[in-house]
Formats: sequence, C-alpha cells, structure tokens
Amino acid sequence: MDAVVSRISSRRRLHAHACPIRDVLDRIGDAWSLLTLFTLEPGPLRFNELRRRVDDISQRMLSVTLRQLERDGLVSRTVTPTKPPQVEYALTELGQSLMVPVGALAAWASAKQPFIQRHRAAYDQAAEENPDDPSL
Amino acid sequence: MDAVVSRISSRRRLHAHACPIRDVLDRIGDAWSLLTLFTLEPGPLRFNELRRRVDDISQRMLSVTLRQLERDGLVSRTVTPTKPPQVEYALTELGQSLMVPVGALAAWASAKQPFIQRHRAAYDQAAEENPDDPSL
DNA sequence: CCGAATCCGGTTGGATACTG
DNA sequence: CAGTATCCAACCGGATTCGG
Repeated sequence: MDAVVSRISSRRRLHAHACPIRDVLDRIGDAWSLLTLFTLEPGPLRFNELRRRVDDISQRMLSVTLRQLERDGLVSRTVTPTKPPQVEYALTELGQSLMVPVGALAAWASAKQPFIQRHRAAYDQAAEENPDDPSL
Repeated sequence: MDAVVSRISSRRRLHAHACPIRDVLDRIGDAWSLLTLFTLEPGPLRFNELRRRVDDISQRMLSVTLRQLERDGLVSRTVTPTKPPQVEYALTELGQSLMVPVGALAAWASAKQPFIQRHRAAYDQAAEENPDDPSL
C-alpha cells in the first residue's frame, strides 16, 4: 500500500506523480468534476442544458471541467455543425466504469454522514467550551 | 442520483452542503488526507514518525490534516503524559471502514491509469499540433 | 517532542464582457 | 448556442517562529 501512495507533491504543482490514486483524486476531487459526471450519467447533454442542471456552476468552470474530463477520456465531446452549432457531452465507457467505485464511495458517504455530522458537531462544541485546549 | 449530488457551493466557502459525497470528497480530496490515512493504515504512529513517513508534508499541513480527520472521527488522538508527552494517532473504526471503498477507487485508478496517461498525452499532442482549435 | 500562530506567494475560481 | 479572455478576490499551503 506504500507503493500506491508515495511521495506526492502538493496538489497540482509537481504533477510528476506516479501515484494513480492521487492522480484520480486530483481529477475527481476538484469542486465540479464529480458533480458533472453524475449529472451526465443518465445520458448525454448539451452545454447549456448541463449548465442548467448543475445550476450554480459558472460557465467558465463548466468549460474548464469538461475539458479536463475530456482530456482524461472520461467524457466525450461531439460537435454537430448545424445552424447554431450543437455540442453534446456524454460519459465514455471509461467514465461509466468510474461511476462504479465512486458509487461505492458515495454509498459509504451517505451511510456514514449522520455519524460524521454528529462527531463534527460534538468536536466543535467541545473546542468551543474550553478554548484552553487540554491536548498537551 | 440527483438527490445525492445537489447544489454544491464552491469548495469550502459555503459548506452548507447537504451532499454527503461532496462532503467526503472535500475531506478526502485535499492534498494530504488520503496520504495520511494510508500511512496510518498499518498501525498507530506518533506525530514525528508520521511526518517522517509522509516525508514531504510540512508540519503545519500534517497538523491541520490530522485535526480535520480527528474532527470527522476518522482518526483518534491519544495523549500519554509521559516525560516528553507522547501523542499517538490511529485510524478509528470509521476510518478503517473508509479504506474499503477508497481501496476500490485506488484499484480502479491503478488499472485505468495507463489508459488515462495515453489518452492525456494524445489529447495534449493533438492540441499542440493544431492550436487553431477546430471545435466550433 | 508536539504542536500553534503569523506571514505571504501562488493558485483557484467567480463576474463580466467579448467572439463565432 | 457554445464557448474564450481578462480581471480580481478568496483560499491553500510552505517557511518560519514561538510555546508547553
């Protein structure tokens, strides 16, 4: 397991990482990638339709995110040169295969979130009540 | 699936998110959390030992990361008040349970990374060869 | 040994305006 | 419709310094 996560540089600075999990997390972990992938899961969508569904994403971020995802082969971009040009985005096979482990993670998150929320609240309250941290 | 990922605000600004998956990704997706969790998986470690293993993490980031993880109940912090105080960090049961879906994701990443790498390289080269993007 | 606090540069990402 | 370009604020994270 030490071989999998080894010697990462910080977030995107030195991306000379041979670490696959950090690689995928750097892509997936950013603010919008996962959200976009999930929105695309039911079926292909055009740019503005996608924008409407995600709805508080800026058009810049959607654009950037889509290019990243396309670069990694997770989504495909198809241009139909009609009157107003039409562009459709869709999950590739790779993108769909990613949804499986991500789904597992989502399930974990859903299941454990209540606990985490409570733990977090308790932690915060404890810290608030005695600002003189008795930790050391 | 639309209920799971809904209406996220940007990264950490408005964390009024009821979205569990984004919640967990915000924790896991940052530069050091996962790396720390993996390093802690074999067994409990003290602060500086942990620091040595992760080795290019700054002490500040290790400190911050550990506090976040403790807040969420993923790691525990145990202080033994000996001569020089001794502090041990360990995965909680929750932390260990997280390693399962994360492991699946890591496996996916390992398996698909060669493909992604090639796809990425091809994409970059194509973009480099004709800077006049024929996209629209 | 185990941290917390401060300073500060680089990056992320939103708003806006413009192109085709 | 489908983006790109520019400007700018907020944030992340490294280096350093100080305390228990």
